[in-house]
Amino acid sequence: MKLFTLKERLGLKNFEIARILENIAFYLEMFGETKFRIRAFQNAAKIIESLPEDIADVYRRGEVSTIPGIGAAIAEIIGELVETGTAKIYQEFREKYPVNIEELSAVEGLGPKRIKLLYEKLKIKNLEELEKAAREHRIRRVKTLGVKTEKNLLKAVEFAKKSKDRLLLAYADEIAGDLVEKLGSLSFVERITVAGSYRRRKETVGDLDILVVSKRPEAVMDYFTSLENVGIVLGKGPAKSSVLLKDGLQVDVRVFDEEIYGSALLYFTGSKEHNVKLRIVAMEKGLKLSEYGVFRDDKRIAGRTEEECYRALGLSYIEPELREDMGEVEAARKNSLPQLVEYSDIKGDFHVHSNWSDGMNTILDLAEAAREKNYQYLCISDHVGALKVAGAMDEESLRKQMEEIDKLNGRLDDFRILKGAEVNITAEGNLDLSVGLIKELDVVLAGIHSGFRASKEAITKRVIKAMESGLMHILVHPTGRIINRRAPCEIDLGAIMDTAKELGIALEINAFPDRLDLRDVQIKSAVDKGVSLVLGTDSHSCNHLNYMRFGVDQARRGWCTKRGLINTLSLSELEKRFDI
DNA sequence: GCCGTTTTCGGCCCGACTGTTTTCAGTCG
Repeated sequence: MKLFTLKERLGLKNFEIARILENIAFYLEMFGETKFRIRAFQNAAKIIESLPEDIADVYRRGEVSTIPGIGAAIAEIIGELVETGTAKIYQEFREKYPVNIEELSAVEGLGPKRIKLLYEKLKIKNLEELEKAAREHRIRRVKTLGVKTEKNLLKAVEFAKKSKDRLLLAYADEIAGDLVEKLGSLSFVERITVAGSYRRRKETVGDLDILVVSKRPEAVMDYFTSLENVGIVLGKGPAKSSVLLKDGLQVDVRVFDEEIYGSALLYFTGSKEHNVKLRIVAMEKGLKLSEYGVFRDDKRIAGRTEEECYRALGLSYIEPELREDMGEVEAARKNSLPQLVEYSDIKGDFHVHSNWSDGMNTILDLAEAAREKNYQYLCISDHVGALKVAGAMDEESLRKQMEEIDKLNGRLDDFRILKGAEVNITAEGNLDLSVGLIKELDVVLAGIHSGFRASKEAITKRVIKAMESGLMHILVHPTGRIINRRAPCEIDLGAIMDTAKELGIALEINAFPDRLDLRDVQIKSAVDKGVSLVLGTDSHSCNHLNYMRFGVDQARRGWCTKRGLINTLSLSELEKRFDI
């Protein structure tokens, strides 16, 4: 018996529609379309992805084609996607070339032309078949490819394989938010929390574990397993149900009694290593810990809340972000856990691109969006120099931009737009901007944007040379990694951190969801060394400013306190510190 | 495919790097 008729449907999210548009662009590229038509689709994907509201809502108002960058043709495709979940043009492409684009294009060195070539010559459709062909030395025999290419592809496959199963936290956040809203709105759901690595705010998640308190578990499960975006129901019972969503993400829902919700949360939040450590602590005290509570003999002495469980074990409360067995249990025993930075401590963003380079919004738009977040300052850091692909400005437009910022600052009360720039560190370790101009900037961000495959010694030397120029304040995306796409470059972070500390240079925690660079353990080591850190969203639109949350999550995972993070300085403190 | 104070055609961001086909295509950012 079905208990509900689902009125509210979980349609495609913006990022999913954006992904399909990107895939269409990819197919167009395979078939040698003009780069302008391709770019139109890519551009549309980018716009949808950073749209502040659901594209489905825009569609229902009939306003999709009024969005700048989206014309009649793409608006129609978006309409199809909203209505049916797919589009004719996309289906036709997929029938003609049934290749797993997302899987194959995630392999470094594989683009549209080679994917087409490999399908036509070797019928390679996915990662597995690619790996097999490479191991059997069939790729080197394809004309235009060779031994070296085959070897590089094999190496890239290894990396792609490791990362293909985990979803970026930012995407998981949207899906989880939706599920929590739907399930949480049921009258008989008393409490709901997403546990697991999601709750620990890990940069990627493998699945979602949702914990619910309800007196009507069957009704919860009926509703959950019949949601529109459920693909396969893997299992369904009153205590636990498990599904695969249509996009492949596994979601488990478990229902518990209120009395043991805390211990269940503790158990299912993990990490496994943290839990093992806790059970050892329990044993030492003659207690037993499980998802059903903390027990002395057979009597439950804690379980309703996590705080109660930790207290029973003689520990202070440990924030989920710290539960990785990196010393947090020992610190909790000594009551010496760090007071982690909070999102509300953040007073500004340092890494923001405007439409002066490759960003989508004006400086004023961005400043207003930042003020709405109660920020006191915003550093505009557009690309400059030779990085022409990223719409880098020449020195003349940088000068003009600085004048524009002066003008805007004259109009803004209690808020300051900082004059920054994202300067490229050249292969020789120089900053790609004239010294005179660099000195006029309030904040100089610098980082490497090419040559990631050079040796560890070379890259480290190059970056340290740039740092020693005395001209830069912040080293951006220090390892250059892109989650699920590009491995971090080889760089001696220990040496970089020592130099940063000595010269008072801050290391960025890039908060863009697929960068999160530095990563958690690296942040912790910077915190231990007393190196200054700074959060930058790498925003390319107003909406991206929201990525600050993920940066704060990451900082917290790295044991970062308010004191260690430059973004927590007030405007006046910041002006003093940067002497601006 | 999108856009328009040069407005319904004709322009739209491109340089570096790599490996291979030795003169350039494909990929990346």
